[in-house]
Amino acid sequence: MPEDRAPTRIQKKNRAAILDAALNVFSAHGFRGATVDQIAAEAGLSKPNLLYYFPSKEAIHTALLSGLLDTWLAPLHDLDAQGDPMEEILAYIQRKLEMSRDLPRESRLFANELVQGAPRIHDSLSNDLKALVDEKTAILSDWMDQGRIARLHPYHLIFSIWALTQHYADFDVQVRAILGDEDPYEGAEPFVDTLYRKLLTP
Amino acid sequence: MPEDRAPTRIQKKNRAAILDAALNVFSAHGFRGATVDQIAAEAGLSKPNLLYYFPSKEAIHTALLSGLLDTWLAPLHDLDAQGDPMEEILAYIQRKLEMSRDLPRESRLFANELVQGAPRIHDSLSNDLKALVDEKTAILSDWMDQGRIARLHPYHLIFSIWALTQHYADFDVQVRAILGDEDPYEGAEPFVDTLYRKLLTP
DNA sequence: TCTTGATTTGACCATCTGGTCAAACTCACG
DNA sequence: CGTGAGTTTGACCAGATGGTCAAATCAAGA
Repeated sequence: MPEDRAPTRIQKKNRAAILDAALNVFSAHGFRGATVDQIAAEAGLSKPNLLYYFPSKEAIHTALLSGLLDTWLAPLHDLDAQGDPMEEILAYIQRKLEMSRDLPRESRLFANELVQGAPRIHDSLSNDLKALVDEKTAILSDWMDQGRIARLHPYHLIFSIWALTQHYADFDVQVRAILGDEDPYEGAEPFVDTLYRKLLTP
Repeated sequence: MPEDRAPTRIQKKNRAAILDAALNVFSAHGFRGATVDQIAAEAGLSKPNLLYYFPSKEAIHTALLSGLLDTWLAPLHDLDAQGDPMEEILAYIQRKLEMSRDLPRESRLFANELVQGAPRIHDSLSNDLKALVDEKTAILSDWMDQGRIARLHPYHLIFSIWALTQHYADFDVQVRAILGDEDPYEGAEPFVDTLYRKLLTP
């Protein structure tokens, strides 16, 4: 496939269909558990046709992960040092919870990768992710120094937010097995709000 | 292999070696990502020899999961209605955190299974797990009714404990990518302790 | 319309993988 | 020892899977 020319109408459509199908399949079965045939079928293409757009299974996976990393980190990016600390953090948590609800496939894609040792995104973690987290924990530390929120280990505060919010997407089956018909997010939202309000109040 | 007779010395040794090797491999690569050859090699056996002890890859996985489920739920089982609420809950959290630290392979084994929709343990979730959680949330609700701990959604309280504690085992790579040399559990322990103390104080 | 590059496909291949089997070997016990 | 049950293995198989390729089909601009 010509890489240098501007993408044609068909290229755009098929590339998008492949990535969407791949997101379905990779997030549900992990990298190894996904098959190219399955992705191709879900995208409405034959396997050789799919491999006309991406050189390999690995390439699809990589394209997905790097394409979604920004989306995934956007909520933290928006945490604003100028805003009110409690409002900023609660809004961040709110956004993360919404992402869990609205983009569960993305959450599980990353979860699959991380739980297996992140063989394909190890670098992004130690570089991009670490840099962003360092930047934002510095803000949290400032707020703590100023006595505007309770003093806590800022890294673990971030971890707790990730753990709590992504749990609902990543372990959805377990949550639903226990809650039955109840909508997980209806209870989760006030719960995490209360939790962090209590935790962060100095 | 003779199933009915009492297991010989060799059977005990090899079955144990296989299950240990399988725990390594399944927890690191998921069911589909694990190969029988890999498990056999790690157990120090040839593939046909391994299949002399377990009829199939699936059987090893099932044996592992059901054998470990009790271990995994033991900390919650120990939550005692007669004890002091705050102490009981904090002790439960402590036990869960220790399990994350000491049995990360087991945590990741379950995480792998859950994130992919728990195709092989769906029943255990809706039966055993749900029953246990229902029993223990009833205790939590009583404590809340008596005003001994803050009123919260009891299911989400449990979820939050699972999420927070298992996060350190399941997403170990991510945690370490951010913390660098710092021991995750050194910071995690006081953090979760503070968190739940603040959250549960009425 | 015609041409050329873009797109699609059927047939094919090499490798991996779960699993089988008969034959060989080893161990415990009378 | 000897013997029968328990254990191990090399050779093998069928199906799945990632990937290739030449040929056929299609789309759009000149």
